[in-house]
Amino acid sequence: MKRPPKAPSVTVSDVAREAKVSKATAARVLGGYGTVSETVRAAVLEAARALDYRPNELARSMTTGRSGSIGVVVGDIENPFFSLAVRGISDVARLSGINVILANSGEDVEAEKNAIRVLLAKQVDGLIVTPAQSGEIAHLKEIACPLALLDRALPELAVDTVTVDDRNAALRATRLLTQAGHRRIAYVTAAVLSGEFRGAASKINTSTVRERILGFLDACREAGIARADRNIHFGSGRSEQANAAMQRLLGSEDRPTAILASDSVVALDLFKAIRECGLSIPRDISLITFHNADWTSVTTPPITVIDQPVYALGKSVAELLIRRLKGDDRPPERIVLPTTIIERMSVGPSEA
Amino acid sequence: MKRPPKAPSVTVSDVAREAKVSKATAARVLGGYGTVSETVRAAVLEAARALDYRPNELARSMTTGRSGSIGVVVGDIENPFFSLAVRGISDVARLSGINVILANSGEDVEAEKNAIRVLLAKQVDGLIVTPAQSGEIAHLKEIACPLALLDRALPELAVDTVTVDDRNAALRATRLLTQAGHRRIAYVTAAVLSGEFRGAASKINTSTVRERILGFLDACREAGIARADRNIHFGSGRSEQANAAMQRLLGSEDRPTAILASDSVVALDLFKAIRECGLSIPRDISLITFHNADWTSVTTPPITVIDQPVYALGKSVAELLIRRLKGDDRPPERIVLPTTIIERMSVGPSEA
DNA sequence: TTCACATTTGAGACCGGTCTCACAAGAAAA
DNA sequence: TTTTCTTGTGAGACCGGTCTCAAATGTGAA
Repeated sequence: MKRPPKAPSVTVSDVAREAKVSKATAARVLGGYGTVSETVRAAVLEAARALDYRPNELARSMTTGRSGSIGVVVGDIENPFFSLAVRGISDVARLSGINVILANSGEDVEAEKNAIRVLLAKQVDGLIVTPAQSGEIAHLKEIACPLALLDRALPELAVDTVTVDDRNAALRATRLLTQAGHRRIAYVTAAVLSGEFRGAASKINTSTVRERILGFLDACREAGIARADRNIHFGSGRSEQANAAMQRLLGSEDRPTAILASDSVVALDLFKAIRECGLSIPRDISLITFHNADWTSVTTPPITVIDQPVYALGKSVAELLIRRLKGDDRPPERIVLPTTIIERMSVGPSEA
Repeated sequence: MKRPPKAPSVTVSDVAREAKVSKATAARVLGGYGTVSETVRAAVLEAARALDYRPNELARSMTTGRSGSIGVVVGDIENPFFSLAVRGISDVARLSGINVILANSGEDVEAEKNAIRVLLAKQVDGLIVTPAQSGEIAHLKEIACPLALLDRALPELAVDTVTVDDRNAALRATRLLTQAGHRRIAYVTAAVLSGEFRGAASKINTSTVRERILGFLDACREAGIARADRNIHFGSGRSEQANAAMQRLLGSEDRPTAILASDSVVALDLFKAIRECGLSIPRDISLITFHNADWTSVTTPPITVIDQPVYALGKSVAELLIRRLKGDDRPPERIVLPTTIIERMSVGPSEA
């Protein structure tokens, strides 16, 4: 591989020579540490200006040990939920003069492990991760730098975490459906489970998924719906078999009369699938989804959503992490942000 | 500021000592360069494994001069257009083992300058930028590392650039409207202009904006529409006065009977505003927008869109940049990707 | 005038890698 | 056997900063 000529950059030594002082003194002025007399300071700054000196952040990081950047690993930047959260993170980071190195896990643990390894090798000062999978968290446990979790808590991991009140949100949303008379309610999520579910919610390690399901089941139990756990559908991401499963779900004789979707991407797919089946919302089927995505307010009918404070979620987790970077050593905090339900027109009475 | 204890990391020297070889030899094995005998290689690898050695990417970058990461400066990751493009970029980058450092300009030149300065200080190997504003590009000209432009070309800047056929796309879209009998057609964009417009499209330095407007004007001229330049509305971002301007536009006596929106965010705002005014699409007003955003296919009526290959846009620009990093020194390439128009139900005959 | 102390400066080690160069040992050629 | 070449290894400079330490200078107190 050919080495690019690499413009010989102006270094501290160059500036020192120009200003006729020692490298150490020039470094003090340029690096903003130690004490320097006013006259010398002015001379060095003048020389730096003349030479168009630009500090090499990498070299600085080498000695200081801190790189001034944090790594963010999200499931999928394409998902508006994550892009908004990332926006929150980077706004806060910028305010503290910290950069964000972004990595996509594609909700795949191996990719996540790899991303973390690379980010760590780049000496990021801290990490914000949205753990892709419930089961494997060994690689998260052995992270040496400050770590904060976004949207998904891991009970076994005592680190700063920001989530929303998933269980309660799911409970309230499901209640909206049971109160409208629905009995066959499906919960659809893109999350994949390692192994069989069989109603053992405690087996799900990813808090977001587990809490929501618990809330869903709470509401079902409240309404006296038996075996509600059978109506929970995992793995509804964007794939062939996920689509097929969705078609099967909607096409079956005893199809649900109401659906609670775990994110707006799944919900959009559901919305389209429902329409393709010739079904009507809310007449034939009611729909509620997590995340107040753009599109949910402009469909016909507009969709009732659980409005998560996504930007605030990103903002808070970044604030927590940065506080930690500054030396805060309080015990890990688990912030739970409240959600609100925005009732629109996608919930109707059960026809059954 | 308190210095975190900083776990003493395992270095090449540590591994060398453990394996009873010189630092140079250990480095050869660990760095994958030079020639080493099989026995020694095995010993070093074993020692590295035992000590759990992790390379320090920063130190490596120091000497090699390359950091293995590229900087990406976009207007707003929250905009689905950009998040999808970023997805394209990072997918390609990952394949080449390159990281992406993301920065948001918020479409503000000063923020853009700052972001570029910081990324350069971090020694990124290359930059992908979506220039925020037309006028100021001095800071782009003086960038020493490879630079590639995404979505927006700058004629004065001879660098790799990937755009879409904006002019032709706007022409075809506008034609769809003129052919439906529309005469009062508005073009609405979030871009802000430095100074007055007055029909002098050549004054607009950002290619995307200029080309689209030229295409729009072409079609209007073709249809014999006079003073079409009066119907071009700048600055329709998300702000109080932008909303007010939108209301004024839709509320006026001689409101347009058709609108071409320059991006899906603007279009969504327009869609909502139109509905709030009690107008109906396409009966009272026709709408076409750039970018086949999620929501455009699920509204009632679904929106006719100019489908840009956004993911490919990001993919291509990343490929171009990475090729350049590998030493390619062909003259800068300007790739123009074709768009297609997806006709849905938002264009109707003019009532006038 | 002399001593203690604070302030400013320079010399050089250091961070954790890469890489050049010299040299030793063994193989092939003469 | 001697010469030449190849291959593997070690010593140490280097990248561009930070930071420790000691020396030099200046200041106020004794």
